[in-house]
Amino acid sequence: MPELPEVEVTRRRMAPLLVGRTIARVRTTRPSYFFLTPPAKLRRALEGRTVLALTRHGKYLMATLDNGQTLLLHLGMTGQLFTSDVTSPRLLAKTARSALVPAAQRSFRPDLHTHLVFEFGDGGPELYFRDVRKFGKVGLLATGKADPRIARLGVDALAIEPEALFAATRKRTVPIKSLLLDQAVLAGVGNIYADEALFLAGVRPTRPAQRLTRAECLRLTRAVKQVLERAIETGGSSISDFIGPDGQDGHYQDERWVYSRHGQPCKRCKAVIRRVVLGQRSSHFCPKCQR
DNA sequence: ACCGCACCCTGAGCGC
DNA sequence: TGCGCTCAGGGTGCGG
Repeated sequence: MPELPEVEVTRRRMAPLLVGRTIARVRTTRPSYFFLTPPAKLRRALEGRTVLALTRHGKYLMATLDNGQTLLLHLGMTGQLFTSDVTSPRLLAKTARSALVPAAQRSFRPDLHTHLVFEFGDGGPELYFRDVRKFGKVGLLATGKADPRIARLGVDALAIEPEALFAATRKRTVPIKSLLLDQAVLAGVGNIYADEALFLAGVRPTRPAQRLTRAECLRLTRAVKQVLERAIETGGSSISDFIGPDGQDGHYQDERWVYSRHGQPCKRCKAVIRRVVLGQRSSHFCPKCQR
């Protein structure tokens, strides 16, 4: 679920709980493709390190360490980053070991999906990275050379300029929806906010990218920024898994125009919202408001 | 260079 | 209650 707004909300709330603290001990689960760096190596590299900064590009989080190394984090589809102060009933109900032990439902205990635990040894809250589907990623960036994953990314979606988007659409035959999801063009937009931005811009997701006019690219640029900024303000979308670092749900899902609203009336014109599949992703649009 | 597709994994929700 | 099926917001890598 996490797209740019959820990652940014996570970054803003997590930074004060992470920056300036020294990692005393790291616990991990078994090796899996979740770990870009093998867990044993990761533990050795992180223990004793102090976090200097937490930054974001697209959907990637990067923690700068005091030895110049960078820890890369990606939440994938079901990744959750939170601390032992978490109070989400949804999370606690899922991970409580036994309903017969009330204490287990009041505080989080790492379960089999909690792949990374930071203990700080300062008496403060621990940090957890939990990810059921393991599409998330954690690993150290090689120092001195650019990481291909990061190097591939286009400009962060919050900074996209109309002319750049217009240029990127030329000679591209893919549906505009697919282009918005291409992280090499602009980084951070996922399925929910692509559909929402296209609605706000009045552009149908199926349109071949190269057929968009300059004026439409300008509207789309504004729509992308508007929807992402509004989603950050409302704490992101908590449609299934996302929770903030303190366990708070986001509220953008209450404001969405089209995403997962197929069969329901358009909030603007009452036409029935439709759903089509583009690039193996479900896409939602209003047939009247979007041309 | 570009595009479509298979795949990585687990859980929720649905119809029967 | 339980089974089997479909679907899910992410990214990578392959072949055509």
